[in-house]
Amino acid sequence: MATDELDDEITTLLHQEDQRYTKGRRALVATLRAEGQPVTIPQILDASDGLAQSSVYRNLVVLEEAGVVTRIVTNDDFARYELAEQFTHHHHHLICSSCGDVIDFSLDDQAEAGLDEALNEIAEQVGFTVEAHRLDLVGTCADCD
Amino acid sequence: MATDELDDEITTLLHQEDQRYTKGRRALVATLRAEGQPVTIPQILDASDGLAQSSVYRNLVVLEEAGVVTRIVTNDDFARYELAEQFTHHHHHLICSSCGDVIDFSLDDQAEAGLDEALNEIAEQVGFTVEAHRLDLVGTCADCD
DNA sequence: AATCAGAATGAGAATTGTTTTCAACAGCTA
DNA sequence: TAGCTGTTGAAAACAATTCTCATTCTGATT
Ligand SMILES: [Zn+2]
Ligand SMILES: [Zn+2]
Ligand SMILES: [Zn+2]
Ligand SMILES: [Zn+2]
Repeated sequence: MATDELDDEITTLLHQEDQRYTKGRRALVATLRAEGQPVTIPQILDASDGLAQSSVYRNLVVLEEAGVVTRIVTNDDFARYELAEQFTHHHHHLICSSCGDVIDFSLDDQAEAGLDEALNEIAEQVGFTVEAHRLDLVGTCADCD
Repeated sequence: MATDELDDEITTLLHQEDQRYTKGRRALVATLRAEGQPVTIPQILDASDGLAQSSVYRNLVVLEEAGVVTRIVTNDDFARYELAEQFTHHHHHLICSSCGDVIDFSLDDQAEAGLDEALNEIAEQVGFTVEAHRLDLVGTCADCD
């Protein structure tokens, strides 16, 4: 997605929450976009120099509420963030139980469709309204083996 | 699984880690077993009266390291615990984004097998050693709708 | 351009789930 | 019983995250 188009959509999403797309928030989005993989807050603070820690935490909450970014929680100490699937593509996570790193991956369309079907059936049975599914592969990454 | 058999296996697992199966740890296992669903530490402290908070936290770590219990982490404030799949059965989680409650569910064997196949293929491609997969359905539970 | 009201920021303090400390205790062995 | 080692409980420490508040920015209005 082009930067201009992305910024337009994010502006719209934020305005729906009566929030502005400020310089600090743009810097956050730029960092997440540049990384292309889930990053921790310390990584964000290191990468984008000049951002205050309190503002980063606060703005990630705002961006998450607006649906711009997704918070990923693992057993690691730090939460991780990445751009929401709406701006990337539907995908899942490899979580390394040794180093804590999180890597995106995708299932092929057939496997994804089969999964969705099975999950919708379950949800219907128990009266659960589905917002999303999360699928993580936990193990050891190539670097840690 | 019978209580005696369960206790024997847990004793073995703990002894492998040079840990004892003490009264407090037995109380924790009994509580998790009685609940049959993932519970938070506050819920455990309420349910099993007399356990010290520090011991509960500490013993849950010990039990997790021994493979007796599983820690479930969500966006909620508290971690949740349940008996490890070895003592129950392989399953997944419905996570209510409104009340934070976590409910177990299972896929049918065919869907589970198809998923495993797709995941193993992915893992092999990127040199990832799989320990487990985690599949959560995020949405709104029947009570919160 | 100047003004003003509301929103956002930054530095640090406060909060809070969790971990650690340490003195007292329990279980085991000889 | 005495001694050794792992466990417990109460409270302190810890750390990721959230909150406070004085200052700065934004953008609409005059
Ligand atoms: Zn991702
Ligand atoms: Zn998927
Ligand atoms: Zn479960
Ligand atoms: Zn499964």
